[in-house]
Amino acid sequence: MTAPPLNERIRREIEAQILSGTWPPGTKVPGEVALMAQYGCARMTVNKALSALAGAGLVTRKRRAGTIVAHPRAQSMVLEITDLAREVKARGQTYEWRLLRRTQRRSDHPEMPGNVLETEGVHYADHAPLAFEHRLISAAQVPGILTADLTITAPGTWLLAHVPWTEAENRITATAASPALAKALGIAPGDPCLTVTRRTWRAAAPVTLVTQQFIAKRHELIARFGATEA
Amino acid sequence: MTAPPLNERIRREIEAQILSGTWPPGTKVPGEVALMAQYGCARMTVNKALSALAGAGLVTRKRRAGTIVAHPRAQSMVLEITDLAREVKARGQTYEWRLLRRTQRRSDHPEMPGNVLETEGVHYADHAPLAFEHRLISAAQVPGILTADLTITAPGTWLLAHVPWTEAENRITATAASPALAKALGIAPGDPCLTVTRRTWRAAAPVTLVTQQFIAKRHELIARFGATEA
DNA sequence: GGAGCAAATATGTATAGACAATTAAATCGA
DNA sequence: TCGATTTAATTGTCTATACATATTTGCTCC
Repeated sequence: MTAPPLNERIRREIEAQILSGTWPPGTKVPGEVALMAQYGCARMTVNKALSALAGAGLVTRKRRAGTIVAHPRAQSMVLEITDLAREVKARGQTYEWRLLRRTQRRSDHPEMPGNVLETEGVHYADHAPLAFEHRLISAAQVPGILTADLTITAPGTWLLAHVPWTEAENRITATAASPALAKALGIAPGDPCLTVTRRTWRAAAPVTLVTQQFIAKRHELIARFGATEA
Repeated sequence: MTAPPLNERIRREIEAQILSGTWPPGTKVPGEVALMAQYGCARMTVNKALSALAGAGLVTRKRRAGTIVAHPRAQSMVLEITDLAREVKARGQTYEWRLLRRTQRRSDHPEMPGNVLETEGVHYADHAPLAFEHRLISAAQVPGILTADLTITAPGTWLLAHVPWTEAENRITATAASPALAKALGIAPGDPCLTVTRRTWRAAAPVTLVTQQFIAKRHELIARFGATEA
């Protein structure tokens, strides 16, 4: 392994002090001039290391006050929700999508007003139903969706490949399967479902609003977070 | 408003091009020397702006090849799960915690072996049950927990205030309430529950393993993500 | 045509110095 | 003693330059 650059090395050594608990929250980190002397380098190099730590939220920097170890953040977790098709394939299962409904209409939904494409369908993993999906897509924001073939490619997969999103919100809760949903998924009415409602924006304009109802037994969301940053 | 520093301004202008879709994924971003001429500044200033964008994942940089707009990332969302006590209070409700069980024992749980403190209890919001919690805490990692008064302060709240964590993993799924759980929460057996299992580590050593089962009707997780970064 | 090598290009890292901005702490005044 | 002012410590930003390093491109020589 090649030697890491100096700024990286400095960053890691300070990070190690923090993560090991040797420097608990509130501890004052040596100033730039001190570190500069310790490592025998220019101040910019130290600055880069400390700025990176500040960017990662591990320390707080203030002029004159110096650099101090940040207090534990409110728990903030990175929840990776990849495209369902990709996720299923990554687990080594076959993926299928079956489009049940496709309607273009005017929506009066408060979050997605105007001309929308509405789709409903079921995601399958290894030929067994995994989730039911209901989706509204803004035709104004995503005109290309009107001519896309959604019988083979799920709308979410298509969108992920074609439309960059800038902001999103997930709401996650548990519901009991309604009779209609139970029929579509082949489960018993009342069975627990993990329901994810996701709204996605692109530069403040809503792009899509989707509700996915997963068969709880076959799916769980996993959210990982490392304070060490990516 | 005071003028932002130049490197910030450069970063934002490029970011705007990307987020607006003017520069779709794969577009080559002007090189450092070009931007340096355009803004009339030193290369280090441009470098700082581009490095920040690379750190945020908006662009990919490679020597000789240049800087290109990154393809849409796998959807990665920030899920903020604050301390339950704090969250309930933030909603303007009263918060209570009732400890049902507290046992110190040896655990053979694969994820939390050794000497642990095991707790069970119920979180209340406005005097109504909100969630049932089962928790294992490593006595080796958190010796202070053995003498903490957990009848008033929930273990999670105590841990958040005393133990910095470095890594965490959440598993979220939906379950049907078992008869025992239903009794503890005052709901009907079979009612849907949002189940969150969280493991927390500190420098690779497991700290706590907790399972919280929320009454679905009274709780949902909300995950927000902005590509514009915080 | 293909393999290998050289050169050009773009980013990565680092230096040394300068001045600006912020703010904690010390000093001074009423 | 309290409040206002000055001082000084510390980080923030920027410049101009230098060399390192990776990688594409194109050239040369079989």
